[in-house]
Amino acid sequence: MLETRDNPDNIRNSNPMDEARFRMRLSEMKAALRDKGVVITRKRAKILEALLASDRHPTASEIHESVKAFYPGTSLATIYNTIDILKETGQALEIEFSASANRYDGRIPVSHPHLVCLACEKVEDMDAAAPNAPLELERVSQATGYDIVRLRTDYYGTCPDCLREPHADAANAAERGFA
Amino acid sequence: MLETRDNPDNIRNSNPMDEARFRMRLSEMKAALRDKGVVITRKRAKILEALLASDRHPTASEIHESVKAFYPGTSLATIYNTIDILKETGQALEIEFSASANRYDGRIPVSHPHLVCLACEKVEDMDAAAPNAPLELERVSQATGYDIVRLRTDYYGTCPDCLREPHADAANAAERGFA
DNA sequence: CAAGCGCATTAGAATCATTCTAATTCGTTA
DNA sequence: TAACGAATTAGAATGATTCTAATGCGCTTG
Repeated sequence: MLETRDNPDNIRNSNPMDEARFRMRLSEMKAALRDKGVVITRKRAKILEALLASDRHPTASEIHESVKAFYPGTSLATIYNTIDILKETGQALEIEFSASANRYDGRIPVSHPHLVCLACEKVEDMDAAAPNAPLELERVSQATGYDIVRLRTDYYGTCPDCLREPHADAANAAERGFA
Repeated sequence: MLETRDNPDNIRNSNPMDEARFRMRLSEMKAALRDKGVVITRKRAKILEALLASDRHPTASEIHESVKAFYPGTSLATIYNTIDILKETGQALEIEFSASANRYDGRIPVSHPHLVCLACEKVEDMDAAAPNAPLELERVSQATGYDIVRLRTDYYGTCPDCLREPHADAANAAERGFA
């Protein structure tokens, strides 16, 4: 087990996407939107890029900041508007937080577990350990009589970085009620 | 499997608590609060009762309504204040929703899966199928290097009642962005 | 029984993410 | 070039939650 603790990256997945995967996923998203008759404007393209570029599952306003670097006049409403379309088309996953801003996952847009650091607010994917979501949804549907369409599995705690040295924003995060 | 579908209550748990369990859990909560030096006022006692009485995982304002029936002058701030204490002492679980009010579970205050109906907003316990939470937390801690303290597992879909005949509030719920 | 201390409670203001509104602009196509 | 629909905008509105500052209540101690 100590071995596992020393080498946890077999389960955590917060590495930057490599260039090839990034471009592939980007065209996938654009194709899915076009299929729905959605116009890919330059701003919308930048929003998709910002969503994919960050490995921290950005908030709407983080995406807004990225996009404003290129198109200064961009309104937050446009970000939310595009995110809505992505959710509807199954191209982004919303990770809800009531005490802070929601975060979005455009890289792996199907139900999968996340690791949430209560100190620095980071949200990491945990894809290697993901259950087979479709099977799991079917299993629970059968067992409960529900028509289950989505699954949320999140583990809350303190990340290795914050365990080592408390994160600068930690106190801040706690103050804002994130913990 | 059809058998399971016809008889799903082996996993779902939304039955009203029986009187004995209710009273036992209530004194458990009061004892836990007293241990922390918290005074059990009459209003606070009513808040605990309202939390336990509902099998729908009430919101703060639903609790508020219940309590106001007995103590009309009660302020919402008092509800939130008491909920905070319950969370801190591990006597209530907050189930967060960013698009609607949070819900609270005082019956089973440890991590366990929920069934969330996207139509009528009901939140049911799924305790029979609960993983062994402490073991699971330890397993993921080992595997990731995190210090995991809490787990959230929720299944989203449409409940059997709403599948049979759409719930009166369904359109409403969707409008409010709950889905 | 009275005084005083500290927690509990209050009304209402403040906050913050998100959604809505109504007006304007942009892109395409005719 | 005209015109239509979709995209975008700024700012207002919403709604849950938290904060603030003042008041009330219940205990303890004298």
